Amino acid sequence: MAQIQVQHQPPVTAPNGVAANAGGAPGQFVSTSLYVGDLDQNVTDSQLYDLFNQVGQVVSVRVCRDLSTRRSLGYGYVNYSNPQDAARALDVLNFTPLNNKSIRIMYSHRDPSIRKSGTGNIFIKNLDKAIDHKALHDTFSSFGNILSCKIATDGTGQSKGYGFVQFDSEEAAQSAIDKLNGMLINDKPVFVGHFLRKQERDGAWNKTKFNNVYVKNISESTTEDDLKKIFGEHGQITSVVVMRDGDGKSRCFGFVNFEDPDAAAKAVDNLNGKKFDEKEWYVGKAQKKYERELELKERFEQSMKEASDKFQGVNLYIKNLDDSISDEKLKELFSDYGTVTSCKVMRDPDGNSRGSGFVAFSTTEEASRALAEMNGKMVVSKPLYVALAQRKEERRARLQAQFSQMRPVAMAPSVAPRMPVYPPGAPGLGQQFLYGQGRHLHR
DNA sequence: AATGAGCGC
Repeated sequence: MAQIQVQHQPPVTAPNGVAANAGGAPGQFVSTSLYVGDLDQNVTDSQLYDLFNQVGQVVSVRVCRDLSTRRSLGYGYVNYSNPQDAARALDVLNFTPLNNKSIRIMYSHRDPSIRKSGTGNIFIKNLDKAIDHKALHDTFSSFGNILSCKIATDGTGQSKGYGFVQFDSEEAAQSAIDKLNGMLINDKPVFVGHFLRKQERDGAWNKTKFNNVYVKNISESTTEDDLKKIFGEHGQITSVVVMRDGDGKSRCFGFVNFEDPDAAAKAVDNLNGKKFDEKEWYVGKAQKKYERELELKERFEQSMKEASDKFQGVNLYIKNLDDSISDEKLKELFSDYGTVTSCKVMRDPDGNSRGSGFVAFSTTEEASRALAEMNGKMVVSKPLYVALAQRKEERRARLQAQFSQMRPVAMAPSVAPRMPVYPPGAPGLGQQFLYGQGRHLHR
């Protein structure tokens, strides 16, 4: 069972702090430092210590936490005094439940390049639900050294019937795929293949055959006949169109339909990126309208996420702003504390200040100093409110939490009237407020 | 049907 060779000489420490691979089997790793992942939120340092100290001499443990919130990041480290104990712990304690959740142990590897590369990573599906992490590990360990392995589970720990094994080499992964794909395990034929990210799978999907080709960035003078001539070299064309506006002016894109999908693919390969009349053509598979919308939406959401990641910790939310404060004035107010990279007063459609805005700094240090110094400061007529800007989801989560706090107060009668009915002279706004919230919660 | 997470003092 133990696959990690025992070291008889002291480990040689590499410059990065990880013990060098002195004498281990090829690709195997000799170290005293373990990474422990998939930790339940509430697992503590002492729980880690108590568990891991049972199988060897633990030097130190830690559950990693967010610096400001102290929330567990769901992983930690255990350091042993010798590599044999670390190897034994990995072998014996991997997948032990802690707070009812299986922990996943790996050697600590600070260099993220192996993880990021995804080399040797495989995906297994159609697994019998009775197969657990350990069984998966045992089944696949004969093909090579496993760095990490797990079964996808639901909240209760029940298998979802698929899982992942990361080997330390591509060869091991390939031989596992060759030997096990399609084999029966517990009477079920399992799928075993390389792990693919979503977009890589989409890429494979996009390689499905197509006849219709989209061409854009053509010059305004390019005609159907020009397209026919250029695209026609790659195969039989069934239709060509250059899209035009009401006046017949080219919109500089068009479609070419081929009889044979292989010809369409060849045309894309050969013509995409080529220059005609100084214009670099984009030539690709024509998308259905919904496909294009989906792609644009995904791209938009991606860039929004990147933008909000970029602002994480450097963007301040300001409210209680005097109406006279402009973007420029706001920037001026905050530029004492650092480099203001963007600045905006929120306005209604008529251009009136909404009394709130955002100021972004180039570093989190500047932002937190500005927050500390400017929050509550009198500006023109009133004290500023300054806080770290929240991302949309965070704000939604917070508001939701507030709503649920209010629920006991806002509770509607067990049989709620369809519409709020106000007795004459009743404080209508209060009623409306309460029912409005109740409805929102049950949306 | 299903394609994770992820490295410190």
